[in-house]
Amino acid sequence: MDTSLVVYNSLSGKKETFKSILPNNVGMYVCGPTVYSNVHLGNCRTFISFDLIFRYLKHLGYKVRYVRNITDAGHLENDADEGEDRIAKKARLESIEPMEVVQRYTLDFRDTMAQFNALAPSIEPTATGHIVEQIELVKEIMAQGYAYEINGSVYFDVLKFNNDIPYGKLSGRKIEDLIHNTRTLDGQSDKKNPQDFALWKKAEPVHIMRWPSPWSEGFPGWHLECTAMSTKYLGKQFDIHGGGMDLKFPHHECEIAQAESINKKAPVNYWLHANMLTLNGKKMAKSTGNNILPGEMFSGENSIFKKAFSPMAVRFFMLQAHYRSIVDLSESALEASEKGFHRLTEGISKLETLPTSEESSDFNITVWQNKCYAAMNDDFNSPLLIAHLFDAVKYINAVSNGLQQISKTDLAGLSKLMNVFFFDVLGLLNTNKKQGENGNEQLEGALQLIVELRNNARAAKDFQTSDLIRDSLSNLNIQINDTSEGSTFKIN
RNA sequence: GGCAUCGUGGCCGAGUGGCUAGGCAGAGCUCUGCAAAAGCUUGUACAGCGGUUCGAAUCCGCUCGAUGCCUCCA
Repeated sequence: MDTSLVVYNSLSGKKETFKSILPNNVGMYVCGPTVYSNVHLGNCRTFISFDLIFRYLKHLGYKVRYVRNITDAGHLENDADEGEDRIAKKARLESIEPMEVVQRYTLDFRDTMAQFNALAPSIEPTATGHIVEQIELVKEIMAQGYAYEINGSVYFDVLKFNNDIPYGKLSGRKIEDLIHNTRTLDGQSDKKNPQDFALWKKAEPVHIMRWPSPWSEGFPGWHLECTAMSTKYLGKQFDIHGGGMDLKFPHHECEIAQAESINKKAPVNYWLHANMLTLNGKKMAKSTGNNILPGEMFSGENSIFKKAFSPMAVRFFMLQAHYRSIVDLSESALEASEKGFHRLTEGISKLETLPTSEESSDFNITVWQNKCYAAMNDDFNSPLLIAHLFDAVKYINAVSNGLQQISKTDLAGLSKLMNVFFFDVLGLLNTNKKQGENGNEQLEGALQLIVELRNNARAAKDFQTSDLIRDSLSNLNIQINDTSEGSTFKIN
């Protein structure tokens, strides 16, 4: 196994050599979606980023337990919201059961991730399935003296915790700054200090989702579930915790505080944060209308882009940027990626029929392989890996055009590596269907005949007929390709 | 206001103290009845101003600008 994997740890702000707690095993927790509406593309980018990480760790030979939760309990919208959570709100609006909302959007989420060819996590626990664990956690934090109960709700005492263990390590915030900068929210809060956060919240009468607890009938605070579930499935200390950049504060900071208040030690060795996806330069937000759903993207039924983009084109687009940099969705950028992706798949398709020679010309497979691994080992640099794949495609094309040679051994090696990186690591699919690969013999046969008739017309210089056939097929998204070796068709 | 990230050629987007990123677009070419498709060739950019250095786009400082977080959020 290549042990030189380096990852950027948000906790230290530096790239660090990755070393798992248990040899050959990795525990990874990623904050999943809140299933109160359709998953949007920004969410998908985070999960695609961690899918890449999951896939690469597995490829390196690690046995990875990847836990990604489903937040189905709903969280407080804000302190002034009368204890009403978003899932309950939506449910009443639509006059259906909260768990029905949860079920619908959980299925939507899984379906969308499957379209993006993201692997399912090892465990996908739900917040509502771990209420007991969360209540136990609150008890433990209270037993340590870092939480207090007021009117049936329990809050984490940030100031007291900070006296013993520094708070704000991950986000670089200082407690004094928080005190000065926390906005004063309108009354109603029982908190001792505004920076305290809820561990358990007493449910108001309107609140549908509620569970009995020693303090009140209520529901868990929104940072609690991740601590409960990560601890349960990965232990008190585990390797990787991931999530979107926007969760760094306060969510992940609070997770650290919760875990440390009990265990007095850091729960996570490597904090990884995926950056935001913006749309036309701005963060996606439903409230501003600057938002697009994956389904709208794939179908083309949206007011933002003129054309549809396939899941693989979008995945490739995202992987062409590093997971830690902001990437902006725009029509021209997506089109550029779509075309580049096509070039890549064309090259991979050519591998099967590439002619071999005694020896390879100046392309060194071993050197190339090392560059690919070096890219991924450097904090999962997928854009650089993709650049190397394009280099290989250039070589493949040169061999295909008779300008360069490849030996049988090298071709086998190159094919294997291209498959490893393209399919296994990047998680892409070759959607490039060529003649004879469409799985519809009748259609293939009919088109074969049409192409033959067109060739006859061309031979007879009846270009009016041949062009009519070409244009008509083109309107049906069937592409005729005339080459020196004859004509082929391709269904797009 | 505080914290954080970032500013690369027409667009997207990597990277390193001195050696070609890559993709798309554009231009030229090959193929071709024409076109498309496909392939080949082609670009010396790194916000501004100082500083460190033999040498900086890469390190430091300042200025300007962008984005995110600080309130639910991937």
